Amino acid sequence: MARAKEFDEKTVLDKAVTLFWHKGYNGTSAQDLVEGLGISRSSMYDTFGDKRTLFIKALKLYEEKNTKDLISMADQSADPRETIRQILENLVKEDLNDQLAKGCFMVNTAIELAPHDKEVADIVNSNMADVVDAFYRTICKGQESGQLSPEIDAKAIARFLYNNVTGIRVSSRSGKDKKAMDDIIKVILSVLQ
Amino acid sequence: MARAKEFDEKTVLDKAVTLFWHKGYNGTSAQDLVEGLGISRSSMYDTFGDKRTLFIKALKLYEEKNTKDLISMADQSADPRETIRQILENLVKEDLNDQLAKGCFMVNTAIELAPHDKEVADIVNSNMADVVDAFYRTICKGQESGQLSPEIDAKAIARFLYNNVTGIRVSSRSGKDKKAMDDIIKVILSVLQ
DNA sequence: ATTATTCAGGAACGATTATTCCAAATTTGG
DNA sequence: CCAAATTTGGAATAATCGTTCCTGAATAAT
Repeated sequence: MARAKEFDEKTVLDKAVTLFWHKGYNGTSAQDLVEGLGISRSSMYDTFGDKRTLFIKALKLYEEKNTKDLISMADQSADPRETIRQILENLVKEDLNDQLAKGCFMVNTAIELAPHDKEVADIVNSNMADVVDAFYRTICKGQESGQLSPEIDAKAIARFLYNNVTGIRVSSRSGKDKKAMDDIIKVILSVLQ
Repeated sequence: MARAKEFDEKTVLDKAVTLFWHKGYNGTSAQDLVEGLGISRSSMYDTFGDKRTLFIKALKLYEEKNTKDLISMADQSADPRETIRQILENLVKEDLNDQLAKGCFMVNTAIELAPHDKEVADIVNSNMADVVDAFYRTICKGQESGQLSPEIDAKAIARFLYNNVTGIRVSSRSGKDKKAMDDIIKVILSVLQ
């Protein structure tokens, strides 16, 4: 039979996520990938196909990891308002700690590729829908438990929260201002009464 | 003496804005520019310098036009809450009408270049500061006239508004959903009491 | 030992990148 | 008419782009 694969696909794909996340699709060359993934050019093309295919696989892996994390944080909420605060503060903390200012891979991709690549746009939009749904469930739970007013429009607030997450993620690409982020979170949470 | 310039620099630069705005820096090739600007390669390099210099000139022109428009809208406010509504609804209307889904040139650039180009990041950040200041003045005016509560943190709300503008501009790159945008605006305005 | 598969490394591909340069044509004011 | 400046179009550059292919070594199961 044959020689076994020496590298772990998922591990290598993780490196691809970081590369594309940091520099974007057009900003990451095939040469960057070869050097960054730590495998040979031939292995790369054999294993992952062309650059666009690799990018989409990386984007889906990011979705599976990072978005699912955020969603499970939202879903295991006892106190919905506190959960939203934690999610937002966690976001800001990540952004402040990230020396590369990578922001959010989904947001970056929405900006760079979504208008020019329908398959990519579909991934971005389904990601958005999943996050909005998670926020929606959290709000509804808060309303059922009486922690949040039954008057508020749960779906509208879920969309509003997603909108602010996006905004925060954009800010983190151009600079770090913890005070500004704390201000923003304070106002966002004021809506959850 | 000499032959006069046949094309208007500002007019050509306007076309450069549209090109870079739509496809980004890396997505717009020198060939795209030659074809899109309608002048020859030689004239382009003679007049605007290299690609990066042209990009920065285009970005500054966008700032001068689009951002100044938004700021003057904010500053001529009799009713601050109504002014903010108009600004946000105008944003959404522009996004829905734009078949190219260009979003915001500043936001697009924040994502694509700001982490890798300090000069560009400075432009993006000063643009942000200007918009936040304009929102801040609007809020303060509303507090002075008694339309807005003196309790609210004007600076925090200004930052919050900017954050939401950014979020809306990202959404417009990956799809159009008027209902979602209306929901978001409704919640944003609920903060301005 | 043979056969099949995967690895790395690099050569090679044609296409495209950004940029420079040149020649010819055009326009302007002196 | 002359001289200066600016136009265009295209040729030319060197570099990089994404991708394919080849070689030779390594590894594994039959």
